Parts: sequence; structure tokens; C-alpha cells
Amino acid sequence: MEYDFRAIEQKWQQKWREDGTYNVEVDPSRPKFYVLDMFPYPSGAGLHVGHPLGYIASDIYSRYKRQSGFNVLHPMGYDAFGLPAEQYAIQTGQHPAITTEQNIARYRSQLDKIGFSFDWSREVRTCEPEYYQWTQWAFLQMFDHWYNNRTRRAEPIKELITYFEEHGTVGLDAAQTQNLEFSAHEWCAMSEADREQTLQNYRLAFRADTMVNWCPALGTVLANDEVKDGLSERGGHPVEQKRMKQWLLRVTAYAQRMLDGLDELEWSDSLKEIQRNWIGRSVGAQVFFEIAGTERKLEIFTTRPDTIYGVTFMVIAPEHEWVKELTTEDNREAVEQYIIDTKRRSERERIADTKRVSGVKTGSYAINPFTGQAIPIYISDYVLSGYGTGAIMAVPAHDSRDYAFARHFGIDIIPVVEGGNIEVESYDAKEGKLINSDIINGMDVKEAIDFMFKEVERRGIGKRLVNYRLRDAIFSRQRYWGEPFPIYYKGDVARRLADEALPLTLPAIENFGPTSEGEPPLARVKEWHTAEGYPYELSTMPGFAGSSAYYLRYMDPHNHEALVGKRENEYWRNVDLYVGGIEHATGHLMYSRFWNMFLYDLGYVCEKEPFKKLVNQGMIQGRSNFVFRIVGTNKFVSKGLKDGYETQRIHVDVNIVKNDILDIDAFRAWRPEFNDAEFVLEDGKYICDWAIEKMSKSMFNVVNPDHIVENYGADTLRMYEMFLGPLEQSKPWDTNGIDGVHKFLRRLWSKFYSRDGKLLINDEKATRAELKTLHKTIKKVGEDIENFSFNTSIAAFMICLNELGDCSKREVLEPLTSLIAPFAPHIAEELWHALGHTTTVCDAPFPKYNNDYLVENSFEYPVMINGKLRFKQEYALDLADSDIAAHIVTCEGAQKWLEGKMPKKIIVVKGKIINIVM
RNA sequence: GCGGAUAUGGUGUAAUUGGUAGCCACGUCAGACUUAGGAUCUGAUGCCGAGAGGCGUGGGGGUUCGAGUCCCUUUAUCCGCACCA
Repeated sequence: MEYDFRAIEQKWQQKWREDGTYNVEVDPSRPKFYVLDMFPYPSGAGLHVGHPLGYIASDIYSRYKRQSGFNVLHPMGYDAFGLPAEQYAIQTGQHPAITTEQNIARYRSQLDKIGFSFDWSREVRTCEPEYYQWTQWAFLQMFDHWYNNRTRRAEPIKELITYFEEHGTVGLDAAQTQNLEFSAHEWCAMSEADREQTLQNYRLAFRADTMVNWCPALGTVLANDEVKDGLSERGGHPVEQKRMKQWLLRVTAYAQRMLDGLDELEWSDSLKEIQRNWIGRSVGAQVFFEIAGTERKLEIFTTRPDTIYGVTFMVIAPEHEWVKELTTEDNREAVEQYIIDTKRRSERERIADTKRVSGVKTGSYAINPFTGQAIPIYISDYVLSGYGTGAIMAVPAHDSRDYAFARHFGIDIIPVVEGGNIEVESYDAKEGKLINSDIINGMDVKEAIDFMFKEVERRGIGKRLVNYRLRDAIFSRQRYWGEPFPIYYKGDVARRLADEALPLTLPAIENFGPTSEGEPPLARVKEWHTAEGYPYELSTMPGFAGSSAYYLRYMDPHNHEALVGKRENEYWRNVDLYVGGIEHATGHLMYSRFWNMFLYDLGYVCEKEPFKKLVNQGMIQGRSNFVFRIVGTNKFVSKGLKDGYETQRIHVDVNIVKNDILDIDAFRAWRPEFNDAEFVLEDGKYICDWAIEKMSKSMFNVVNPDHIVENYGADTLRMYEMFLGPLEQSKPWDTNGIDGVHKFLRRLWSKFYSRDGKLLINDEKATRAELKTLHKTIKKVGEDIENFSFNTSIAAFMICLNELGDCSKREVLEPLTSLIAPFAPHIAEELWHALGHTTTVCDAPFPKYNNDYLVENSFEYPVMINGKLRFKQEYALDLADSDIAAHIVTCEGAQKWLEGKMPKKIIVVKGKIINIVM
């Protein structure tokens, strides 16, 4: 009987669906395990073979954990709100709700064919009101809280109000947009609008007038992680800096906790490093420089307070709020012109030419608090308004940018650290002895930094300060397809909706594109206001809003009272294994951690971190094929013969090429222009050229998993995707080679059934060799799954079948069937039933290996290694300190080498002595 | 510029973590069975060499009885951050 994968897969997929085989419930009698995939954007293009890679890996792990006795939560859903869905809708002219619905249906049918063990009863869609109600709710919680740096947690804004009534800002240490100082009396005297304005300075979800990334083409602002090299990540449109009033999330409040939390996580080093860089912690000093002839003190941030005697000028960013005040009359024109020029340069230009030195004198002077000297203040765009205080003390001798600036403007360069060649370049290294520096002369740099931290504080001119590169997340988008803000306005005062009013549903509108007046699409909705007529916020939330807490919702997806019930949360706790792409390192994975920590502070969730272990699957690239058309003809020449002709290399659909051999008939049918194509063949075949490129429609290299499932079956697809190489590595898809895996499954099948359909399984006793093969495989596969080394476990299966030969003994094949079930669940289920079982293979215990079968025939020598007695097959042994020497020396193999002499060392490899040191 | 990762046959890769490099596949070659093969089965297949043998894990150096693995150095590719004070 043939291995009829189509019939088998259809049969079991249907059965699993009908029985709800993969649905799980809270069960305190069993240990839980939570395996999560990054849910997909249902884009219009459908899934290609790269998408399921991570899903297959996590599915194997889920099934393995389930067979190992865990209650496994393995859900799936759709990240359906956000820019990509809306852009697709705009392109196709259809309403995003409709295209999203269609795309989801397509994704679902593609996913279903692969045989995943998802609990679909827990499906979530971020665009549905029952779901985004809780996104809105979380936002309101952030609106209602502030971050207390003293207690290091979020606290209710009501308590802050009470504090203001009693103390004003005296003694307050809060995460804030700017440093405000007022007394209790002043607070009480404020108007309601002023108080609300003040509170926005502290709320964790707040509205502020800040510099934002504005993308004119998309008609919206973007968060920092959505901008790459000055272009929007989505669509690649230019992005400019613009001052706008926007909603933000105060993620910076959690910067230190997000940094500290990384140490506890089982994430890859590279991913942790990306997050560390993104947070960008740096320790330095805040120092105030008096401005000559005024009461003002210019605040700067520096990590090198030790170089303060080398400061010969100051620089402030062109956007600095004091630019006007610091500019003297005779410099005004030049400064204004410089600001205009700076604004005109796009973010992209600014990034592209960082070498250009430019700047203008303000005419004001600052007083160096240590030397008392007056030093000029410049404005220049090499100082960024967004980092630190937007002002620096410049030390040209020890900072390359300051050096370039000083050289350009002829400013003094005073070396204060020994080393380097100041005539040629600055000496930036953090080592050496201090010189020309009065009280710190002779100290080395590290010592001097510490000393100056204290000295600055002692003199009351500043303090030690930690700065972060991380920015607060811009949270509003001038788009239609997102969660509406549960916010309305009385005048300019933002008010929250009551919890009972949630969800605030997104109104269905006809025209969802940007308006011509530059207002968000929701401005078109006449009824977009409260019953009292107060207008709602017109922007919607960004894509990351809905994905920030979805892992919590899966725990309890139908709860109408809470985001997640206490009982459910305390059982499922957090995600044990998260599988997804590294591209979310600075986006979703940051926001989710922030969101979770915030809910943790409020007591809604019981774990500090959302994702304990995280595995990044590599990207699957495309492998394109090419044919060579002889220029000016409709004749195509095979790759090996092309040098004899003048040819043109054109992409050909990879689906009509197999093992680089072109299916000529399919090619003629592919496009009308090729109907009468002629060919120059080699050995009767047309061989195509190939190249690795991004998988995309325009390269004709997109491989649809449906196509593979149709031709080879889901089990083959699953195993082949894993066989392709290490999970974390990026690699091109290459359908060549899939036969090897398919052949393996057919051979597995042929152990159970003969050609004429007879069941071959027998109850004969297995030989020692067969059991050894079996247990070796069980050990290897079990260890490989734990290490996410799925490619090697598949190799182990192949070796196992090779070694077993034509053995069809139940004693061997039954454990093998349950062992392979996580990888190829359909065939395993079919064979499991063929073995006489009536329950699903998903619940068959994952087999355990018996070491007795593995060691019997091997040489084992006891060895001292690092002072411990161990049993190994190969080792380098220092005989001097081991009384096992006698044992070795009497060994048969050792005898002929020794000739009665006592060796220093005997080197034994795999039970064989390979070297003896006399 | 700073940080991270990778480099092994014609191809994808493996190597008990310092112990016989190339497992398992793809491809190629040869053979068997076949009307046929893009089916199945068997065998060969790192490179040089007729052979004995020699060489071989991007390059160079080192530690070690022994290095793909550890250390130094260098090159190439990929990724992240980047006028971050």
C-alpha cells in the first residue's frame, strides 16, 4: 500500500478539529507550559514557505512537551490592526475590515493544512472590539498612573494629586517630561486646565508637544523603531522631524528595569545586546554652567567630567529652547539662518553627511565653574536636542567631534589627558593621567571621573546622572485602521472615558484614506463625539498597541470582566517559549515588556517578564531561477551552453523548475509570449541558473506552502523545513532536496505496510542491536528537541531507519512512532492507530531511553578529570596522579606500547590508545 | 566609529563541546529492475596522486600529546546602533 499522505492528512486534521484535540483548560493537577508564536499580520500576499518555519519549530516543541506530561497552551491569532493592513486596503480600494477578514480566512486555510496543534478556541484578533477593549483599558490605566522613582513602580495619579496638594513637587522623584517645580499652594491655585496640563507631565500615557517622526507619504507620525535610516520601515518613505502634539507612552520610566530584567531572560545574546543598545544607558554628570552677565545656568550632560579643565567652548542644539535668549543682537541673523538651514535638511541628509562641520556663534559666553573662564556658546546640529539636555561642554582635545569643530572655527585645544597626538587628532580613550587640570592633576581617568562626580555635587553645580538613549514611544497615528483612543476633549483638556464605556468602537466609514486637510480620517465622522458633544481623539493607536498584551489575552480570551482572570493568569503565568523573528527586537519585544511590567506593578499579572525563553528563527530567503534568452529571438539556451550566445538572463517561476531543470511544457504555458519558445538543450534537458534573493513576487521565487503540501504532504513540509539547517540561521529556501525527507517518510510507511497493503507489524523480540539503535535515537532526538536542534534530530531518524533495515517489530516501531509524532503528526497518528491504539498519538508518552542498551559494547575507562572520577570512552590521562594507571597498563591494547616501561601519559581515543607519552 | 554574529566537500549541513573532520541528505557517477523514468533498490563520491602516500575546516601565528572547537592577529560577509556628549 502506498503512503497516501493526502488521505491521511485530511482524515486526521478533520478528526482533530472535531474532537478539539488541541483545546486546553486550566488544570492545576498538571504542570503548565506556554508556547507562543508571534502572531502574523494577515497581509494580502498570503503565507510563503518562510512564514511557517517558526510555527513548525514551536509546534514540535509543544507536542513534545505535551507528550512529556505538560498541559501545553499553544494559541494562535491575528495582528490585524495597523499600517500594513491599511496600506493594503488602500492599494486594493477595499475596506480594511473586508480585506482583513479575507486575508485571515486565507491564512487560516494555509495554516490548517500544515497540521499545527493550535487551540483555535482561543483565537484573538486585535481588530475586534472584544479584544481591543482591553487595549483601550490598558491605555487608560497608563493614563491613570505615574511612575515613582523612589518606589520604582507605577502608582495611581490620584495619589500624586494628593501629594501635590500637600507638598507640591517638593521631594518628588518621578518619571517626567520636564522638571517642574511648584508648591502645594501654587498647585491649589491652578485652574483645572492648568492642573491637567501639569499632570500630563507625569502620566504614563500622556499628551505632549514634542519632536516626532512625521511621514508625509503615510500621513502619520511613527515611533523610533518604525524608522530606519530616515525612511519609514513600512513603504520606505522619507521621514522628517516635526514638532507636534501627540500621545506618548512613558516607556523611559521603565528603562532601568527593562535593562536589568534582561539578565534573567533566556534570550540570545545578540537580541539582549540589541535591546541594551536601544536602551543605551550611560552614566555621567549633569553640570550647570553659569551664563556670563545673566542669572541663567546652562545644563549639560557629560560622561567625562574629568575633562572639564579642557572645555574651550559650549554647543547647544539648534532646537534648544534657549537659543533666542542666548543669541546676541549682532549674531541674530546668522543664527536664524542656521536654524532655517538645519530644518531644511532632511533627517536622511543629516545622517548621510555627519562629517560636515557647521555651526554659528550665539554671542553669549558661559563660565567654566572650575576655571572661571568665559567660553563661547555655539549652536550646531551635531548636538541633538533629544539626548541629554541638548547642550554639551566641548572638549576638543578628547572628543573627535569637538576636535573637528574646534579646528574648523579656530578654537583652542587644551589637552588634559596624557596620550595621543593632539596635533593630528583628538585622544578619546578613557585612560591616561590628567594634566593641566589643577586639583585632579596626576590622577588617572577613571579615578578622576569618580572624583569629579563627587566634586560637582559638593560644589552644588550638578550631580551624577544616568541618561538613556531610549525615547518615550509616540503612540498616536493619524490613520484609520487602529484602536480609537478612549479619550475626549473639553476644550483642550483630555478626558478619559469611563471603563464602562469601553470598547469605544471604531466607526465604519466609507473613505478611510487621509483627508486633504491633513486631518486624520476619523475627522470625517460627524458623530465622533460623546453624547454631550465633546469630540473624541481623532488619531488611532499604533500597530504595537494590540500586540503588546495578546499573550495575556490568550490565557483567558473570552473574559468580559478583565483582560485576564486572576486564576488563569496565576496558572499560565507567562510564556515559557516564544518563537519569532528578531526584527521585533526594538519594537514589539520592548513594548510588550514595558506593558507587562506596568500591569505587574498594578497587580494584574503575576510575572515581571512576559517571555521567559525566546528563540529567533532565521529568515527564509528565496532561490530564484533564470533562463537565458538569446537576444532578439524566442529561443532559450541551457545554462551550460549559454557562453556561445549573446543572452539575456530572465527570471523564471521557480514552481515550473525542479532541481534546476526547466519543465519545458509548463514554461510554454506560463506566458503567452513563450507559447512558441524554442530551446537549446544539454543532455536533453534545459538547465536553469539560480541566485539567492529576497522571496518576492517580482522575482518569481515565492514558494507557497500549499503547493508543497499538495505535492509532498504536510509532514514532509514540516520535516523538510526543519532539515534545512539550524533554526536560528537565515537560509535560502531550496526545494531541491525535499525528496530525501519524503523518501524517509515513505520508508517509515513501508515498515508498517507491504506493497499490497498487508500490515507487517509483528511481536517478535527485538535484537540487542535493534534496541541499541532505538534507544540511541530516543536519546539523541530528546536532547535535540530540548536544544532546538531539529535538523540533527531528523538526521537521527534517518540513521535509525537505515540501521533498522527491514525490521518491523512492534517493540521497536511503537516507541519510534510516538517519538516522531511531534515532527510528522499525521503519519504518526495513522501508524499509531495501525498499531491498535484508539487514543491520539498526541497523548502517547514521549519515550524514555534506557542507558543499558547504549553502553554495553563500548570500552569504558574510569578517569580522573578535574579531580572527579568519570567514565569516558576517550580521554587524555595523567597517570602520575591516578591509581587507575594499573588498570590501563594491564589493558590489552596498552601492552604492546609499553614494553614494561612506565609512561607519563596514555592518550586513548574512542577506546583505542592513539598516543603514549613516555 | 562602537557592538554582535558567521566562515567546513559541487550544495544544505554534522562533529559526543579539546579526541579518528565531513554524520544525514541533495547532487553527481556506476550498477540492478524496468517498455519507460524526474519511480525503486545497491554501491561509489573532500582534494591531489596510477599507487604508496600527501594535503585539507577563510588567511597567518600560538597553546596542547592532540585544535573545526581555546588564545592572538588578519580578511570577507551579514546584522544592530550611530554626530548619544
